[in-house]
Amino acid sequence: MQPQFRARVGTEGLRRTNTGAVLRALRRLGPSTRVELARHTGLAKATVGVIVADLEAARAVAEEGSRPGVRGRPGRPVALRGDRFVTLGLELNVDYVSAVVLDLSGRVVSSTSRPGGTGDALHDLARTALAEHVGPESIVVGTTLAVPALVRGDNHTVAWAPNLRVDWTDLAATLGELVPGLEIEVSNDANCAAYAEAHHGAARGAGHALYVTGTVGIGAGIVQDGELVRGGAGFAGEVGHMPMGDSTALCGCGRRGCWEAAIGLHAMLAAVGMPELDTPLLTAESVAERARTDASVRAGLERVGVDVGLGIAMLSSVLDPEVIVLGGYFAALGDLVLEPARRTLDERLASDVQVRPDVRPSTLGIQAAALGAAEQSFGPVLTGELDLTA
Amino acid sequence: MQPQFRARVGTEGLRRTNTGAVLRALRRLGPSTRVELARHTGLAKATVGVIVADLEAARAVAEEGSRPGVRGRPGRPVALRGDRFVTLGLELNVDYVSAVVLDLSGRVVSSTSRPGGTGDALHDLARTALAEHVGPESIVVGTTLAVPALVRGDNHTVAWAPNLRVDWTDLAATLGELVPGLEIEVSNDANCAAYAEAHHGAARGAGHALYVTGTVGIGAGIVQDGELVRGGAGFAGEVGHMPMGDSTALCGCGRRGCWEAAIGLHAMLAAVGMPELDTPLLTAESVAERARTDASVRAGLERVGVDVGLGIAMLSSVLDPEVIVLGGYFAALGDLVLEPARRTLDERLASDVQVRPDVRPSTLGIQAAALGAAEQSFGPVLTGELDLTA
DNA sequence: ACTATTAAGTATGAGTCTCGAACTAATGTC
DNA sequence: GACATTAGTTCGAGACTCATACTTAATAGT
Repeated sequence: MQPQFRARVGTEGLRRTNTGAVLRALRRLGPSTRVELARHTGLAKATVGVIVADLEAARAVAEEGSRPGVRGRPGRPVALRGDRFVTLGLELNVDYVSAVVLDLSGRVVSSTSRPGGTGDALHDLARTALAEHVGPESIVVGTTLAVPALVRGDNHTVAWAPNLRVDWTDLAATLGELVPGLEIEVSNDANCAAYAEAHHGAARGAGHALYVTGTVGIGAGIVQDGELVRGGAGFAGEVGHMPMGDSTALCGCGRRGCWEAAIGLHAMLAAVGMPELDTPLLTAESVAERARTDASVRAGLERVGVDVGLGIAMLSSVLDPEVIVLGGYFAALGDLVLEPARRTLDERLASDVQVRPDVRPSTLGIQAAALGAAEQSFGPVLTGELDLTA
Repeated sequence: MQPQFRARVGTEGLRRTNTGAVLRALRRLGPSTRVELARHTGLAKATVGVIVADLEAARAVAEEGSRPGVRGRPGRPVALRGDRFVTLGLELNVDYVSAVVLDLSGRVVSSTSRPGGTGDALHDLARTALAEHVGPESIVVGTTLAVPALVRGDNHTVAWAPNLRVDWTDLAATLGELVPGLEIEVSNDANCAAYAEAHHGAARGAGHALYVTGTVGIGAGIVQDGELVRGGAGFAGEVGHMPMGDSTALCGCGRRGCWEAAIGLHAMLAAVGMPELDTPLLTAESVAERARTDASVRAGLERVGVDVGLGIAMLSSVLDPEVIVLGGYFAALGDLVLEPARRTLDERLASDVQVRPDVRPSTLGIQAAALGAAEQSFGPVLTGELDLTA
């Protein structure tokens, strides 16, 4: 039987927890002296000294040149090293695949993507990324695959993927062979993107963030206190078909009033009277281009932006995020959509004291999901679940 | 400087964590032998033995009569004791106050409420409850006050309470005197009620639950993995004024389309063509009574129920709860509202694989918030933050 | 140039904790 | 009545954190 009420087993477990706290502090603060780490973690100086020594031996951290200038013995800052532990984040989407190699220091070592949404293309991309950017000294400590699908809370089984015809167990097995001895985790793409924006992108520094992405469908990810809200079955954030009253348009799902039917890519194109191009991104760029000269296009985007604002107002009432990040075609169209959205959000927020969430465009673009997947794979390391010094 | 990256300080901290795990296991499993506790917590038999002995000395647990019948030496079950550690949960609402005394074993020792929503009435009620139901041997380890207001994430400051004219710092000080040496925490009433339903009421056993209560306003509380989702400022769950498209009715807040304007008590009364009585509960009962004979009242409730269903469909898409608990007047009207709500929810849920949340009426009624407040006060004990054995 | 001062980092030894193995205890089974 | 089985305790080993005292390396002042 699995333990259900997680005790921290043994004093080694204690050490792992504390090591995780030190790693998290280094991730957040950047290079820090032992004393600084002790202050921020609450540990004793001596303890931090031992932990840092262990991490140094494991090549997870390294000392930097000391920073003189102040009175007293100068501290010797310790920094996370990037050349030893990395994670691999992958995304399989409808019309593209991408791969990100992230190192322990939080640096993106490699970030590539390629058109064509097949398992083979992804496998190829991942293998290339590993071969070119992960040296023989480096260890891949986790791999996560982001997919536009409903993924169960177990982080493995795909419950529903209407837009992808893939044999998931087969794909997971194939990809798993790339990194021997490591089980691949699967995660929802919007959740991954939200995680990426919260830790590396537009919502960096905010503990509570909401991410909404617009392509043909609408997806969302919720970050509370730095962690993803998954829901009972793992399906939280499926906002595309939530009923929005102001729209009575027919949705692809056969119902009326879905948010997607008001602000999805097709609805946006209908509003501006333009055709769909090869990819959502290209389409959005052409719309942005035309909006510069065509007032009717701007008016159409204005209407879409209002509906975006209504939706995020609703989500804000429920979730109270500090930052809302808009990705997908919303980011490509920028203030053309964001401005009316902000205005509507302001009008609709519940009370005067409620803090207006900051509405920002995604800064990570197409790599968001893969980067978030990679960052998620560092989770066990930063919580101390996985021991780097072993 | 406060430690920010919570390390588990010292081996005593380890013990506290593990003690918390044992207490949680006992809370969930009921009386258990040491071996059972070891299995469920993952700790060694010997360790559990020591922890249980400590708890016994602190009078937090006691041995029960052994359960024979099986082969081998029979185990000696240990159970949480109720006569030593208790918490006090209070609620100050617009038209009533209530107080709940909860003991460590999870039993409600006392539960009282009284009409009239003033600080004095609450103070009086709390003092009586303490005097009559908390013996001299008992220790109050926490007190939480639930209020219909926006409460900041610090659990102390009231940011906005449109319906109550109260000097909050004064009230907290006055109530604080009832239990010397203990700081009183403040929390939102819907959040407290949600917490109560998740741990004691209709959503017991579900890690992920959503609670929606209907009186004049609409409030909600979100429980994820047994814990409340608070949002960036602590204002999550303020769903009353989220824009719901199907309604164009004017809301008290001056906007159109608020959920409250469609399903709040006043909207419901308008739909059935009946007057408001003294309290929401009395009003709801009279409506339920009339519905038995009057088809037009049933039709009105049907319409309200559909709007309830639309809203919880939206929330379900976002949050993916296992159970949705409806409180306030919804619970009083039962299936008259819940049935159309369930039907609408079924129609509107995003995908076929998505698990339908179970929609249930509140089982705790008017005591929900105070009970949840009391349960929240046990939080530090059950996580091991607070040491009972000290 | 030399000393005082300040602050960072390191050794040391005490105190706590958990764990596995061995042991004792209490019951049912044959 | 011997044996098997399971619960709980004892005990020694090992690991960890911590406070204190000490060492080290810089600046400030004279």
